[in-house]
Amino acid sequence: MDKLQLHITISSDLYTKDPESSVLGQKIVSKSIEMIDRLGFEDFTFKKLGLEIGSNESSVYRYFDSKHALLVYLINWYWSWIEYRLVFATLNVPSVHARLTEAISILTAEVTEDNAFSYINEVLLNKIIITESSKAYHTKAIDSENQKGYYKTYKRVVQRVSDFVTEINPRYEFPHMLISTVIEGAHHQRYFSKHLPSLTDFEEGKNNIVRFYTDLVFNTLSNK
Amino acid sequence: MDKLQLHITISSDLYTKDPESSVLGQKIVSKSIEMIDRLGFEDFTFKKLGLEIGSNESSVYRYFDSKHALLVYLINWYWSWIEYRLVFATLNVPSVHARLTEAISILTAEVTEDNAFSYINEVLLNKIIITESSKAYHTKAIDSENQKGYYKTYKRVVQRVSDFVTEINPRYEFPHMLISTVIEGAHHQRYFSKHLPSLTDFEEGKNNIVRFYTDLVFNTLSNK
DNA sequence: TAAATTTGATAGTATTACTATTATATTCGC
DNA sequence: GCGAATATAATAGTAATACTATCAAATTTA
Repeated sequence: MDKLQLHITISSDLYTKDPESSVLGQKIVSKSIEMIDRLGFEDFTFKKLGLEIGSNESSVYRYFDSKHALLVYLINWYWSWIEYRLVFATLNVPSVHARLTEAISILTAEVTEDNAFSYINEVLLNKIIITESSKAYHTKAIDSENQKGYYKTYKRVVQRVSDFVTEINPRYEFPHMLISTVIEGAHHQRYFSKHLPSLTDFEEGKNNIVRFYTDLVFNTLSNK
Repeated sequence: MDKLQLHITISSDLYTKDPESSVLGQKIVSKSIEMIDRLGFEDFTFKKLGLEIGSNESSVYRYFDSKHALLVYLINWYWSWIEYRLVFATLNVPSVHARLTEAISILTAEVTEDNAFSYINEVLLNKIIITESSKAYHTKAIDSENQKGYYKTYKRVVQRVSDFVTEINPRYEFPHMLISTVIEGAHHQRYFSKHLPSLTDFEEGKNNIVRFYTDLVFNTLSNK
């Protein structure tokens, strides 16, 4: 990946003022990632954020209408980044099998390397997605927010990978269920491995989560 | 199931005063299920609950330390109920294959029938589990709460069904991941089918979610 | 350099998630 | 049936949250 030129564009419906357009905006995004990871979404507030970046609560509100809106922004940034990696990693791969393998790996592996070029720490952002993202869409406002496009990046990623599934087995009935199960499942397994390990069969360094989901998908597609 | 005699016991660590021990306690549990479903967990408060049951906020606090504690109680009640149904449905079934099929169905099917004998509406409780339960364990306090036994009922259910998996295929490496993926996955699919349908391949009346997860498990266990 | 824009500071609001205290019912043992 | 114990209700209070509104100060831009 060309680290110096990657640029992720986020739909203007997802912020009030574009955080990429100013140093303050970038500090808001950057520091909020670190703070949400550290404090958890519930204990994170714009007031505390303002304090830590030497700015003011009211200034933060000029970029994001609410902390919920900020979380939705981060989620979309994450999935845009995943989509970029997905496209890049499968671009010149002729075998669909190899493309799907690569995609599953990107969707299920832990993010361990931060791309220092950006003001966004992808390692922490991945942790936030695992721990906090379900709070964004398990909301009474889900339907109206979905209509406004809040979840389109995520849906696009699922569609892309589901297309590989259909290419491999056009008769398979449940490509979207399969891929959304893999994505959400892998996030749960990462979380469980740290906090409720008896719900997993995680073993350090054995790549079990990626292996489990890769096998699951290919067994399902080849069998029967 | 014998509707008149089923009684579910909840560990006394999960409440301050046993809500089963009084009419007020039962009203608290009963009404909170209805209100959490209706308002969502965020907008549900003990004050509103007190109003609707003609009681007082301070009285509710005598039963549960916090609304988080109440949610954890409901989750444990749900998994105890599922465990009961699981045990009952597989008790005299000699074939492991049939036992696992039955278990997957109990874990992934929608709950549509309320057992009128109880003050707990299982249909609504199932909806709460689907929509709100991830908020209970995606918390900074997860580790200390896990130590206190807050999630043991859920873990026991996963263990029980994982045991069927191991009985069928003792060499299979990931029985716990498989079952926790099925449980969490099915809940996601139910939620997505109503709110983000492009992430699923749900079709009304075709039992796709149960079929999908049943096939997933048996393909995985039979193959290779 | 003046005008426009951005940011900061302060204040204020309704609500939340509780705790504490006291009064009033209700239940229980005798 | 009465007094004591217990359960519930009512009220008040607190610190924090998730904002909104206003205005002044700083910075950028034309």
